[in-house]
This record gives sequence, structure tokens and C-alpha cells, in this order.
Amino acid sequence: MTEAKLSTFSAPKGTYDLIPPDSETFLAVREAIAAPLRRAGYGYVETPVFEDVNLFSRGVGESTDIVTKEMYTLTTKGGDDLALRPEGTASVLRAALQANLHRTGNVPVKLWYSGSYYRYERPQAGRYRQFSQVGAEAIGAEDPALDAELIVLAVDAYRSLGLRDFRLLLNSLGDRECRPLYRAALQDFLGGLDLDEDTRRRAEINPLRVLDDKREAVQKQLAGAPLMRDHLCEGCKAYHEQVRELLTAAGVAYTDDPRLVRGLDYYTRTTFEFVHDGLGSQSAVGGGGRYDGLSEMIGGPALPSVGWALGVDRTVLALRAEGVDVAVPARTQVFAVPLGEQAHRTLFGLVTEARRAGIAADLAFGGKGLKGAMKSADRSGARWAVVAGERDLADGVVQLKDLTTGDQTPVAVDALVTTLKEKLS
RNA sequence: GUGGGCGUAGCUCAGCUGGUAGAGCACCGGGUUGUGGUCCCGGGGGCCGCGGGUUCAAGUCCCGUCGCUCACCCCA
Repeated sequence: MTEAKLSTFSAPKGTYDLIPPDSETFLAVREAIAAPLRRAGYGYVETPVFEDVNLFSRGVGESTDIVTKEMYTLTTKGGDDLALRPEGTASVLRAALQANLHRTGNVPVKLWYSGSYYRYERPQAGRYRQFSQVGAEAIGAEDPALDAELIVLAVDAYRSLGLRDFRLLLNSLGDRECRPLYRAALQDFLGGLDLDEDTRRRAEINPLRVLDDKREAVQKQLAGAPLMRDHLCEGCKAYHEQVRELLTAAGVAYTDDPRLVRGLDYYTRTTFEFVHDGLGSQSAVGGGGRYDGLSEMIGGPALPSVGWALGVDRTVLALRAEGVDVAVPARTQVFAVPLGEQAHRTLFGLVTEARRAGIAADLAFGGKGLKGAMKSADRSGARWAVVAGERDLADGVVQLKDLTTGDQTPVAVDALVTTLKEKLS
């Protein structure tokens, strides 16, 4: 078989194509993450992949890496400045505000979504320029049970996929009352350290994120750093304690991580991250938290909210690392092998009939010979082959062959679909 | 943005200190004029990423370039 090279194009840097059979796994993972959300009253929301660039710079935070260097931005012919969405929360909240869901429906407004996100970064294992996540947001209510609910739903999603070796890191970042005080204390501490210029600048703009630095030289100096944990106001302390109790009651194990900050500015109080060690250096498979101030930041009313996003690509990598095979829906169950043109027409009809009866059926196309068609039947994964030539059809039968045993018996054409339904039930 | 590793058949890779390009798997055909998977026999496939240099001679050495990849950074 000689094939000319048809294309010199390849997927853009940091992107990849989802093709069979792996693409089935991705679909299954998306569905598995969404299932618990649907059962918990979350409604599906879909927003544009691009938005006004200011939605993100104001929402996600001017100082974040996402906004300062990772956004794909463009100016339209009409002069609008847009950006491909680097995350989901800001868009979903914007959509909820625009549709007045918080007024017309019950609060919390519970929404889930699934889609692709874009960040201009150097690709590496588990980090892509287009990546896929499933997310959930509960908008307009301040209730520790809501934080706990979302975390439990994420854990249930992972478990339903068979993922085992993930850990849940939990922290509270305080609120507008206690965070500024802590921030000042931390800034004070960081001022006394020996830090490089970049880090020094970060300490000015968003000192909490310095805690997240994974470099040893930095971490060593952070040993005695003040922690948010010790600066929480009474309200935040009580709130966080309730979240923890609810998680424990639901049988969800977590690790307190007072250094967990996350890279988006809008988080308040509860923050969490699901980490997995099988992905290389990108350990987060999912994460989220509460964002009580975000609505106001983008021009809405006060709407305390909480949400998360789980990375589909990374979840797939984590599953692979654990050697978990995700159950994918049944492939072809029956494969039809025609001998000659007349049989091809007849089997085309029978395959159509079988499909309409709910059977996953396929047919050899392209005038393959019997041998080639049987090969296709084998590769299709079908349990049954339906073989028919003029001899059979003259007798009003087709040959039904069990591909696992090789046994073959004639079945009347009229009875084929009902026979198959019985065999497959 | 900064570093490291790697680009040889559709895929995974071998090719030692330069001497006319290989394996396994996959694919196609035959053994079986109407039967796949196993087995046996046969076959097609390669600008050795690209450009330049050294040399009688470069997949192999040198330089450049592009691509992939991993890591820093950051995060899903």
C-alpha cells in the first residue's frame, strides 16, 4: 500500500487531535464527571469560547499570569477586543448575570459546563494550549454545604471513573475582612527575604502567590511565613470548619494545605485542588473554590458563589497512569459481510433495520472481497457476522456467524433482526 | 521567556569509533474460486526533519534551522 503524504499541516503547537479509539475515553470521562452534577440539580450552560477581554482581566485578575501573558487576544474588524476564554468561571457568571438567572430562578443558580479553554503557554506533559475541562458553579448563596456539595460531587466523579490515587488539598483564603490584614503581614515577612526580581514583584502585587512557588530556594525561606490559617476572622474560621465537618461526614478525605493559593485572584474562603502524582510535573487534575466578590468585580450585584473545574485531559492522563480502563459504550455488535452486489443491497437493508431496532451494526463497504470483509468484521469488534451471498438469499437465509467460536448457522432473512435482539439481550 | 533530550518505514525503535538503510508490529497478496482471528509463504513501502559544512565517502561528525518532547515558570 503506497500512500502519498497528503498534508504537511499538523495540529498547532500545544494542541492535539482526539481520534478513535482514545477519543471515546475522553467522551466517557466528560460524561462521568457530568453525571453526578446532573443528579444534583446542576443545569447545562454553554457560553462563547471568546469574550470581551476585560471580562477576564477584571475577573481573573490583572496580576495573574493568565491575564498578563497567557491569553489569546484578538481585535475584531469592528474594533472589539476579545480573548479566547482561559477559564470558565467568569464567562458562566457573566452569562448568569446577563440572563438574570439569580432573579428569575432559585438561588443558588447551579450550572455545569464542558468545553475547551485556551492559554498561550509552553506545552509540556499535561499542559496544552487548548485544554478541556468540565466545570460547575453554584451562584448566589453562601452556605458551607454548597462548598462541600461541589467537592463531594467531584470526588464521586473521580471515583466513578475508577480513579484512586488522587488527593484533595483544602485551604481557606479568608474574606475581605481578614485577608487584607493577612496580606499585609505576609508582605512584611516577604520583604525580609532574599528573592529574585520576579518574585519580589509578585510579592508586591499578589503576595499570596509567592507561597505557591515550588522552587526549593524560595520554599526554604518560607518556612516561618505567616499563614492565612492563623489570621482568619471568626466568620471565615467557622465557615471553614463547617466545610471540613461536612466533608468528613460525607466520607471525603482531605489534606489541609495552608499554602494552597491558586493562580486566580477571585478566590475567597474555601479553595481546593485535586492533585495526582502520575502526570509529570503538572499535578493538579482539578480545582476550585469560593469567589464571593467576583460578581461585583464584573459589574454585578453581590453574589457569593463557589465552583470548580476538572481537567479532562489531565484526568485521562491520571487514569492512564493508574492503568484504569474507562468503560466505553458498546462498539459494533453485528457486522454484515455481503458477497456480490445483490447481497450488498439486501444486507444494507438489514443493517438499517437492525440499527433502527437499536443494534449497533455495520457493513463492509467499498466492494471488498469476502476475505477482506471478514477481516473488517473481525476488526470491528463485533461478536456476530452476518454473511450472505446469492446462494443464501435464494434460500431466503443469511449465515449468522459467532466470531468468538466460529460457529455458523443459517437464519431466515425475515427473522434476522429478532434473532439478533435475542442473542444480544 | 529560559534550559535539557529527541527527530530513521504507518507505529515502536536498532544502526558500534563515517563505507551504498534494518527489525518487530501494522499493511497488502497467496496457501483456502463463499469465511476473520491463529499458522505458513511472499510483497510493497524510507529526500534517515530541512539547509549548509568537513570528507574520496555522512543516517553517523560540525554549524544553523524547524518540529516534537520534558523541565523551570504557571496551572486544568
